[in-house]
Amino acid sequence: MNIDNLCLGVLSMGEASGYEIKKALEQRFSHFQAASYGSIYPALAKLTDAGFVSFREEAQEKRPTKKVFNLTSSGREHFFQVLMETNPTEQYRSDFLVLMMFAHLQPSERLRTLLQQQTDNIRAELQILQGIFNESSELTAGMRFTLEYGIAANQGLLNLMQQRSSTLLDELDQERSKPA
Amino acid sequence: MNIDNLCLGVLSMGEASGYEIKKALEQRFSHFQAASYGSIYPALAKLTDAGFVSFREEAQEKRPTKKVFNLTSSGREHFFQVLMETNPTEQYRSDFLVLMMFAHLQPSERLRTLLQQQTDNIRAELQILQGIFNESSELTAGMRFTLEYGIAANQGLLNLMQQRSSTLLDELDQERSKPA
DNA sequence: ACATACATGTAAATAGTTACATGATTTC
DNA sequence: GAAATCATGTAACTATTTACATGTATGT
Repeated sequence: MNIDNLCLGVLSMGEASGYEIKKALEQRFSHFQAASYGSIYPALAKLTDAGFVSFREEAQEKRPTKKVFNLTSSGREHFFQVLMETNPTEQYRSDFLVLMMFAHLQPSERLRTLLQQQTDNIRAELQILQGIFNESSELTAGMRFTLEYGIAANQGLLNLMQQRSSTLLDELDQERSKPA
Repeated sequence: MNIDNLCLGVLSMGEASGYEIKKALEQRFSHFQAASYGSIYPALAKLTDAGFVSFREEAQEKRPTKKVFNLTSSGREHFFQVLMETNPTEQYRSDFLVLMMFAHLQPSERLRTLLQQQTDNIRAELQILQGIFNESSELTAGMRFTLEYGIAANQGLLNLMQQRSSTLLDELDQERSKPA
C-alpha cells in the first residue's frame, strides 16, 4: 500500500488537507503505517492530476490558507479497486531482535537496559491502543479490529518480556561462565 | 540496522560467502529482517574496502568458485560498537490492517477471504518458528529468545483471529443493514 | 524439459525520508 | 523566550529491490 492510496483511504473518511491527513495517519494508522509531508504533498499533487481528488482553497483567520481535498467519484471507484486487489501482506523489521540475536556479544548491563526499554515500549504502545479503544466513541468495526489486533500482539509480547527477561540474562551468564 | 552491519553479524557467527549470508538470513533472521543479493554483494565490497572483512577465493568441484569472507579484528571491534550504539527500534507495516481499516467498503465475501488468509499465514509462521525452536540443537540463548518472541506475538494474533474473525463479519453485516 | 541450487555481480528503478525554505500564532 | 501547532511545498539523499547478465549441475 503506497502513500497515494493511503491518502485516498483517509479522504474516503472525509475531506482533509495534507496536514490533516498526516495527523489522521498518526492518530489512527500509526501502529501499522507511517508517512511524512515529503511524501504526502507530492501524492496529493499526483492524485489531483489523475483526477482522483479535487480541492478548494480555504482561507482562515490567523492560520495559513489550506487546501481541502476530497475524493472524486473516480477516486472513490479507484480506491475500491485498490482495496479489492491489495494483498494482505505484512512486514516486520526489528533492531531489537537483531540485538537479541547477538546477545552473547554484549555485556549483561547493556542487555538489562535493552530488555527494560523494550518492555517499557511495549507497555506504552499497549496503553495507547487500549486508551483509544476504550475512550473513543464512534469507531468503525474495522478500526476496532485493528486496535484489538495490536493489543493482542503487544499483550502476548509483554507477557513474554515479563517472564523471560530475567531468565534470558541468567542463561547468558551461565554460557559466559561455561567455556567451550 | 543496515545490510552492511547485518553481514558483519552473520560473519561473527562464522565465515561465509555472499550466497551463504543470504541463506543464513533467510533461515535465522527471516521473521525480523531481510536482504537481497543486490544489497549483500555491494555491502561485502564496501566492507572489504573498509577493512572490516577479508576473503579468500575457494575453488570447488562442479560449483562456481566462491569468495569466503571472514571478519577481521577491526571488523569485530566495529560490530561490537554497532551493537552498543544501535537503538532497539522496530517497525511494522501491515497492508492487512489497512484493508481491515476499510472493511466497511468491501463485500463480506472478500473480507472472509482476507481473514482466512491472514489466519493461515499466522498459523504457518507459528509452525515454522516452533519447528526451528523444537528441532534445532545448539541454538544460542539469544536466538531461542528471538524465536520465542515471534511465537508469543503470533500465538496472541492467532487466538485473536480465531475469536474475532466471525464476530467482525457479523458486526459489519449489522452496520450494513442499519442505515445511518 | 523445467525448476531449483549453486555462485557473483551491476544498473536501473522504486519509494520513500530528511532537511530546507517560509512564516504567523499559541502554549509553556 | 522557546517549543509546538498550523500550513505548504521542493530538492537532495538514502537504502533498498528488481531485473538483468552468465553459467553449471542436479533433481523431477
